[in-house]
Amino acid sequence: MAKENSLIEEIVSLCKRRGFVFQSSEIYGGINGFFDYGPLGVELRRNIKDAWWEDMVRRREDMVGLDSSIIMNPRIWKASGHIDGFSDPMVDCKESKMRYRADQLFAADIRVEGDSLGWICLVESVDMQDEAEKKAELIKRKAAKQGKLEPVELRPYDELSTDEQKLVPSPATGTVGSLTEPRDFNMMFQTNVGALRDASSEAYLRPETAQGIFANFKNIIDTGRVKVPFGIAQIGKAFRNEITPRNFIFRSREFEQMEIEYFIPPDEDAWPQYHREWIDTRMSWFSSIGLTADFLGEEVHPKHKLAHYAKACTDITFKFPFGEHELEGIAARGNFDLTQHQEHSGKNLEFFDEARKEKYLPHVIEPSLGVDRTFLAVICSAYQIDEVEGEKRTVLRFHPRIAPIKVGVFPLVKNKPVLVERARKLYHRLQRKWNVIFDQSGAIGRRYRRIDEVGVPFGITVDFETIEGDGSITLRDRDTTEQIRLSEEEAISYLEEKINP
RNA sequence: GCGGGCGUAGCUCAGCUGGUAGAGCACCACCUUGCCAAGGUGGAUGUCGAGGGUUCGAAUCCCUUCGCCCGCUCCA
Repeated sequence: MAKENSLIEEIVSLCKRRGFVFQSSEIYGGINGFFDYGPLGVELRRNIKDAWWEDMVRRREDMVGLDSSIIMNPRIWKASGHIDGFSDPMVDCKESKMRYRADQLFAADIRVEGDSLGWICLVESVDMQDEAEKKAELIKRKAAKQGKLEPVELRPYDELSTDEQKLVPSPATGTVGSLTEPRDFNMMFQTNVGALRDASSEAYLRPETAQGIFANFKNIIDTGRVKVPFGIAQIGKAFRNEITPRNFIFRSREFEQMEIEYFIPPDEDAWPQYHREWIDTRMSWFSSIGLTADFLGEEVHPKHKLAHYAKACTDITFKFPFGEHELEGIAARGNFDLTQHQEHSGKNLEFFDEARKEKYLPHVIEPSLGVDRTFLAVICSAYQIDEVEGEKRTVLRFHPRIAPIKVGVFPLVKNKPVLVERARKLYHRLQRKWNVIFDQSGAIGRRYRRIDEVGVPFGITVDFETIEGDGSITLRDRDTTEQIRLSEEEAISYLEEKINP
């Protein structure tokens, strides 16, 4: 465990040192759950997204793209269930560490002829009134109080005044004052649209990109010349006000998703096959961008844990240094979302299937992936410490396709202008194709190590043979550290093949 | 949110019986260097996480706050 902890710390440290990931607002003391991506991070992130878009959208016939807005009509979140599902004020018992929904906690002041004997509190249930009255009797007897018990009037905890709440005992321990004030745990960030800050202007930052796809379903089937089965893909930021952001960029409050809603015929037996296909498609994609196969896993959600509308959900997991966690969720959601939006919007969202000559609401398979989680998994897969000629070396073995920098170009030594000029010329030439760097400072071995640590897959060195001999350069491989001599043209087509498979 | 640990240079950390900051690595410039972290010379770097208090004097003691890590809790 200690060893594993230090691994993630090493990775976090490397991410900062080499400009992959910074804590957001660092000079102001930071802000929990937000991150900034530095010069190398932004390249890596972009390459991951580009690879996904290329493979999932452009190279398929059955996919189209979308980029919907982050703030949408709040009725979308009503329809999707996000407002009702996540807006409950919660109350903690400081003593028992139990957490309750404030509207499910009921309390009453027990009074005998005007004198208060203290409050009781219980969790909502069908027979709570009986229970409350029994408790009241008990309290009266204990207090040895004479007189008539006033009717026990149970009220929800969140409707009590702050002063009253302070008198309420914890339902778990009976201790007065151990309950906290109700706190809102809605995970959606709220904002206001327009100048007025009243209820009518309330809006939310989207907690997922998926609803933007469902909300545009009608637009796309009306204009996109699509036929079921087909998918709509979207990459974009989403925001969740997580109670506890943890594990570096794994769970943050602002994150980016790559989501697909793949619409399929509504037949009851149709979805398992599509679901399986998508799991396989996604799994092999992860391998193709260089995630370590041994770290990848599948986790099937047990039936009783599924949301009521979901038919199945399989997570693709990754063994991070802090444990095995979800990278991507692939859910079979039936037609729940389209049904909801059809009802709430009052618009017909049915698709007319020419082949079947019928209208229906398609069902959907939803592969939903986090960009930042993938980013972290890529780095965890790539991070290695090995030995080169007895020296320890830190190396990021990124797949050439997603490596932030593809090639380092070096003059063998920097005090020979012809070498430097020739190398710089090649650098400018390669720059038109890829993100490459030029480095002339320090011994050549030191420069190789520098690029190893930021995962540059190839190094090209211009040496005396380039100038005086046949013009060939040496191409050095990051992973094997082996070098081969190639002409410039050969080198470029070699790189082409490796970088753009 | 609760409990525990921790915030000093880009990184790793030392200094913490109060006397106004240091090492190694990294970085920059120049010299040297004919292929895997060579060497030399010079250089930049911190309001010691932030705010407040105690004190003649605080990185060091006290309080508050922010952030990070671990556990619990919560959780599409």
